[in-house]
Amino acid sequence: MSVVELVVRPINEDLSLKEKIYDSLKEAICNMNIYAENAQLRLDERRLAEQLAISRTPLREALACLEQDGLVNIVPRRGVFIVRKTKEEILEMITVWAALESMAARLITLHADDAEIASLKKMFTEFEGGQIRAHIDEYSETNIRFHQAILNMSSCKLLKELADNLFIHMRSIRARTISEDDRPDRSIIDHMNIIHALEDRDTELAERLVREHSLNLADHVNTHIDYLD
Amino acid sequence: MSVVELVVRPINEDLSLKEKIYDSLKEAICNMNIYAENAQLRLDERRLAEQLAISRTPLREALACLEQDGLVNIVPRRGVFIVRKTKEEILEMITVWAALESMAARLITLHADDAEIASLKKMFTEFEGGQIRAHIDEYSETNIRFHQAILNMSSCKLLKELADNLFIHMRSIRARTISEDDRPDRSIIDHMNIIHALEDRDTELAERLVREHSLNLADHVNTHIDYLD
DNA sequence: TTCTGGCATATGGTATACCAGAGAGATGAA
DNA sequence: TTCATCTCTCTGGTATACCATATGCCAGAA
Repeated sequence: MSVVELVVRPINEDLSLKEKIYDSLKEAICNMNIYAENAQLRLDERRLAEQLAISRTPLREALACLEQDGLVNIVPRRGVFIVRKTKEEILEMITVWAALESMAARLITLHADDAEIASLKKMFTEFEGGQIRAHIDEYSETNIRFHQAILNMSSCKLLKELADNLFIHMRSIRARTISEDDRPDRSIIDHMNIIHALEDRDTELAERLVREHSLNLADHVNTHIDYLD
Repeated sequence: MSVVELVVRPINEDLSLKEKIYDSLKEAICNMNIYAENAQLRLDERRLAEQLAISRTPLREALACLEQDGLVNIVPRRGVFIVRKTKEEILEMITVWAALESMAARLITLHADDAEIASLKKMFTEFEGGQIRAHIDEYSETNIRFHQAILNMSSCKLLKELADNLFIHMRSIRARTISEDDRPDRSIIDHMNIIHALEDRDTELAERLVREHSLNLADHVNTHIDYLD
């Protein structure tokens, strides 16, 4: 059967400059180490506009959105600055994260299907047998993917969305803390326990384990991190 | 002692037009019933700018922020529209709300002092003895203040902030549901139980009661509300 | 009468010009 | 030499003009 109809794909040129710039800046900010000593935290509207070869108007709209996200701080007649979160703010973010992810775990035990839950297990098979420290970067990535999988599996888009926003700020912290102490070993044990609770559909246990796992990170940050502030 | 110095209140003129407009529009949107049949959901940039006696630029920046919040939807070359949340989105918001507020309750049992917790009790004294239905509007306000007090008392600014954002969307729903069924009676019983759990510093119970109270609202919305969509 | 194509218009998107306040460096007096 | 003040410049804030496209109306043809 031949195609008798002209089929064109509905080209999506919809993205306005504002949105493109917003995405681009957000990614750039997330990928830079904003806690480095020599980090360049100031953004120059005019210079940026020139680099991007656009006018200041859409750029300013994008910056206004980023300010809304808490990623930058716009000070009238002073400049636009990338925000460094304080230790207290990071701790609050981890607390909220714990609230969100533990609710996600709860929802999974109630609504997810077995196949999905089983897929979590596969993520860690390659690290069995104490290979964690040897592949710490890889493990760190898997770790992140695990938490994102939990949020996704909850089927609550809002939970995922809010957690992703928090995650932006926590990414650099997480990468630094993962290799300290006995955290990687404890981490994988925690994850396995969480998976078992999910498999057993033990709502209360799954919720508690996820919450405690996150709050452990908060404790760790609280006692060991001092490059904030 | 006489005042020898001209004292003027420091009146923060710091707020840029963008911010003033943002606040003003946000309030306006929250106070209108966006689910009414005849609700005017479209915003006209030029007309608004004229009404506010400002140019379109700061107005557009404010609108961009509102879009970030999910309060309006900007469609290129079509217009700016106030967003009507779907039932599913409302349910997700209540779920997230439950996660946030139950975490707040947990924190209260761990860190708040007795005096604060006692102050919660006073809010409801005037309603004792079945006076609820006679003063339903008043009770509705108290109800809202109760939940905000819980979030405040957690001392976690981020929890409060995120919950407030969700609350904007839920305000009109809550006002409508409060008087249906036996909800007001149940509500006050729930609240009293929550307060007792907080007083007893029973972390797990307080968390559970708060979560279930919110999720009950979700159930109610799910089964009884059909003016959404 | 109905359908098609063009045109007027309204709307959001973008560029640009100008404004006002903050800071740094220059400058002059003590 | 030091300190106060002045000015110049740099920065974000605002206003306005222009651009491109979605929509609806209307004329003309079938």
